[in-house]
Amino acid sequence: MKTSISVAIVEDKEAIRQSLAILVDGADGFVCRLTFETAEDALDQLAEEPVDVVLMDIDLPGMNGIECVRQLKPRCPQTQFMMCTVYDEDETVFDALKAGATAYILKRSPPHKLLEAITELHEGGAPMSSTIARKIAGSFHVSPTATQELDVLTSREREILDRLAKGHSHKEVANDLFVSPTTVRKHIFNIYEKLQVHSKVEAVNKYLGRK
Amino acid sequence: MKTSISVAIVEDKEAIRQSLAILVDGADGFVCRLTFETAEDALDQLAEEPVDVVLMDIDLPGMNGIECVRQLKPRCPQTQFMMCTVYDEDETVFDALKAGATAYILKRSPPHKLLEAITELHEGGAPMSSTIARKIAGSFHVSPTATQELDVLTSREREILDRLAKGHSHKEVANDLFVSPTTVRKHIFNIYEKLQVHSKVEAVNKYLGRK
DNA sequence: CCGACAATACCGCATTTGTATGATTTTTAG
DNA sequence: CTAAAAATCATACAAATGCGGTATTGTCGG
Repeated sequence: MKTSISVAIVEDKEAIRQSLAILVDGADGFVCRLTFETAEDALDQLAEEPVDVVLMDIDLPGMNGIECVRQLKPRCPQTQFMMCTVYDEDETVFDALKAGATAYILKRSPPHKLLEAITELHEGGAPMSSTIARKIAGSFHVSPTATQELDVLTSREREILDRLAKGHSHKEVANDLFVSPTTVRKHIFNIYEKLQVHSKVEAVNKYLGRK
Repeated sequence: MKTSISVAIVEDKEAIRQSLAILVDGADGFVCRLTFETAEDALDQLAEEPVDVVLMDIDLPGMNGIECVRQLKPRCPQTQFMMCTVYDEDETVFDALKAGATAYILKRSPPHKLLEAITELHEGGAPMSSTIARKIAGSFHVSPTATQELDVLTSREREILDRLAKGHSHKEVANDLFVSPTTVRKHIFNIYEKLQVHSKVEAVNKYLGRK
């Protein structure tokens, strides 16, 4: 038989923490190893005794769950973090993902869904509610006007813009491409006109699709 | 009773196209409205007769499925696009998402999974295979060193850096924050020292966590 | 062949920016 | 309270940049 998935729970509300622990520990193939009331407590111990999966509440007194993940993830990279929240609208999803969380589910998920999610997370997936998933997928969407704008650039101009994006100066680009600095400046000037911007940072932002 | 989910299929291989069509059309609550052999054909008609969900093969002769989505999505924004592929390793996922696709599944998925995915997509989700989901979640992950570097900045410095990231000049930032331009320059200089960079673009790149 | 466009290059000017030094005032932390 | 850190401002200079005009060469489609 396979070894159980070891789980830790970080949740300030006594009742929820208890019921989560009982749910996980009672299910076949899972074992609830540790529970914590605060992020600070979790930080101390989880680094010492890593588990497979951590269920992390976001709204915690003191340090919040996202910050906790940010600090814990580098110290136990093999542990997977699942954020648990009551909101599914929030921008916090992205912060959580940046911090190193891999899953993001709603507290109101039915018990069997929660267990499924833990399993999926442990097996290499990234379970999240459908609205969250949609939000994430949508965040990649590049507005057609953005890519269209780049289409007006010539390949040479794109080449130069790409180097500007890396933080190179006129001179460096010129040396890189074996052309005169004035040529590069002319190109950049043309790029600005086409993209309707007036500085490197603005041009690079458009190029990289940042707003 | 609810109206069925209308589906279109874009797939060059006859056999696959047929069996997909039969699967979808045969299932309760789905109707396969259109099928296409090439991206070009789909482009012509789908703009006229939008459907709820399009199953889009990526490897197509001529225009590929991603480019097809890119052109089609702006013209029928209410339509959801589900990419179908044999690979799940590829970087093409990100291109597909950027182009406007919302789901990304493997061709080898069992029939009932496919129908489930169509339903989920239509109801506001973003179904994708677990390895894909993991890859996407991971793409958000900011390396701890990157955030650590930003930690050495004071809140004022971050405030200024944030405005530089938007393409503002020294003067604009100064006006924004009601301080003298020389102060802003001093701050920027300090930022450069702390981040070990020598230009706006480099600083902004570090700030926004891209190399 | 011709016109449009891309790539190359130069000159020049005003402004912005990067760097350096120094100083004063607030805020913060021990 | 006191020392350290942060925020403020000034002055100065050289380099980089943004903006404008002009010109030559090569390529490509009509």
